[in-house]
Amino acid sequence: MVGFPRALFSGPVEPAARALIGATLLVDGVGGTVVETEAYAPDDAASHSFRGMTGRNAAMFGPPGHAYVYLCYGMHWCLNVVCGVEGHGSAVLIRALAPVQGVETMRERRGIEKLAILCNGPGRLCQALGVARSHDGIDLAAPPFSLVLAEREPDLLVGPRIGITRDVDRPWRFGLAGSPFLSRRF
DNA sequence: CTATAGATAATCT
DNA sequence: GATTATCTATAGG
Repeated sequence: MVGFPRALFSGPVEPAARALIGATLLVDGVGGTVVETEAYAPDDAASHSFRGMTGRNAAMFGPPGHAYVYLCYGMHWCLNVVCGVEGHGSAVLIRALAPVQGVETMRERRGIEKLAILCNGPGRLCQALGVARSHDGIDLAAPPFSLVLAEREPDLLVGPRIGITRDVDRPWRFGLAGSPFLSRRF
């Protein structure tokens, strides 16, 4: 497997969310292995794109393979990978990473020592990787980003998504089986 | 271990 | 004015 998986992100969002488990995500050389994702689609009441395009979610309707970054609860940035055809409005939320590269940098940004809680949540991983508004809408195939899929699909956990109030029962949360870096147990 | 509240501000109605 | 794809600290079993 060589090159950025543009074709994968141009297709349906659920397979893309599954394929991202085990991928390596770096920002300026800092990051690790993706161990938890969630899928969001335009016909999905829990999705930001459900009610059409607004100022905040414009990147979600942009080209696939780009980032959609937004602030939630007034203090946490969250990182998504835009999927589907441009203008469609689907994305994969990156919920947790296993820290691999630049661990000391991540520790400094987070202000903690414990590896297990460095990147195990969407807000936490953005703080650890330094992701914020400036990354909204940019291409994940180009610097400062680096995204490489796993060679083989690992064993996956599947469950309902976290922190939403509508379409609560869709089994669109995916995790790496046995990982100690998940944001919550399945 | 689980449960709960409070922080905090952009975005949308 | 209400809502929110969260995190942390603290209290209780």
